[in-house]
Amino acid sequence: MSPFTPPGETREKVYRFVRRRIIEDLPPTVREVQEAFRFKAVQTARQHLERLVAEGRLAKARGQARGYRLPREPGTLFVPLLGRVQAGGLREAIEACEGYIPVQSRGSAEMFGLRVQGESMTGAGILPGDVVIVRQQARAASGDIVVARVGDEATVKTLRLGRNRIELHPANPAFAPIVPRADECAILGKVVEVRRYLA
Amino acid sequence: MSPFTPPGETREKVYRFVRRRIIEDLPPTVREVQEAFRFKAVQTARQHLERLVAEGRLAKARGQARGYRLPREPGTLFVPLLGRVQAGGLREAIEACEGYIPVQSRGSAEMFGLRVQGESMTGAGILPGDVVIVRQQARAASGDIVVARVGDEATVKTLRLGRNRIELHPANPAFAPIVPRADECAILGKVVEVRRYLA
DNA sequence: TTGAATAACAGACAAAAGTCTGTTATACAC
DNA sequence: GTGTATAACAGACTTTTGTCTGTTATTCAA
Repeated sequence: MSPFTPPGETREKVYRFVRRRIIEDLPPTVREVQEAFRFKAVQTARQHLERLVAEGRLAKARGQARGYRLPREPGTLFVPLLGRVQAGGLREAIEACEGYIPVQSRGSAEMFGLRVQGESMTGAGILPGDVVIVRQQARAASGDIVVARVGDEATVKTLRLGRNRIELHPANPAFAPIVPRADECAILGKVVEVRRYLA
Repeated sequence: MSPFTPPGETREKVYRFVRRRIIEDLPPTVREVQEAFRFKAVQTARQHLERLVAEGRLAKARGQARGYRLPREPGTLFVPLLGRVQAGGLREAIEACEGYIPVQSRGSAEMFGLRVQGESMTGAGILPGDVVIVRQQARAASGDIVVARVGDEATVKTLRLGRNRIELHPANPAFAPIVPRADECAILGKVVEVRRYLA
């Protein structure tokens, strides 16, 4: 009454099914796995799932609905995409963000996305309309590409540290470096990723 | 016995809490919302949740554990990141991919990520080491940046359609256009996004 | 043959989670 | 006042979901 399938074959399919569901949507319940594979018994699905956990390919939270997870959190988080940063600071801009974009990140640093305006960084492969992903931090190293607030506007530049002053260098010979007074400038964060959406 | 909070204030917090959970992790259960806000009754959490659904700010699947969702699916999917595409085709490369990266996408097209090698596209702001996100398609329009297989190697170039032939143009004067024979070349897909990881 | 391992099934129980009915209190408009 | 709306609570019921015990069948190795 019970057809025999090669060892591990069904389990592999179960793994792929569960992983897909976890990654794209919502972890499945045991019975959803059962139904997806037309098992006649819940226990069959559970057996496969538990074995996947034992093999370390899945992790689970006991007794919790939809408790199956991927063993290592993929570390994907969503960061707010800002159109522009105006006076006042990030808080307001983040509150009024355009939307959220997925970013892969190991730590739990606060981040945001910012749409780049102007051609001052084309030499570094950052074009107008590109989105930079920024990790919030008030300090950065010389040579880092940073987002800084100068007066009331936010700008993307390469940071150069001089003695007692900071310089913001464009990566485009048509633009001049900015050497702001310390009290009218603040580093908002470091650019950790650049994205360009083409289609 | 029941403190009064301004209308909508708690609901706003509940919304943010639920959205965060949906986006980053796993939709919360009603009781998890209850506990997060120290409500003494499940119904209080449920009331807020149901009202958010009525307002259209949340969607839900009735009677399902962790059934609350965002009204419009954020459409995030994970695409395989390929180190390089060799002979044979994409199938094998995708099977042996380096990992998965999150991509925002409305449709359900098959996509993959590819790490760029060489400097032939620097003029288009695509530098060595950048990752291009590619939507799989066998045809593309003149001017599109595509990933094409020429012989046994995959390459990123701008597509130009001539009469009865295709041309693959680099975006760097130091490189020459490629005009492959039709039988030794195939378009693998169109570049829809460029990413550069800096830190 | 015997035993071990795997795949699958049957039927139930227990806990988790969704749902419901009804109550109290505050604010606000009339 | 009266009525309406919102916020919050109490307690229970129902469904969903996770878990468990036990059984049958097939393959493979000793």
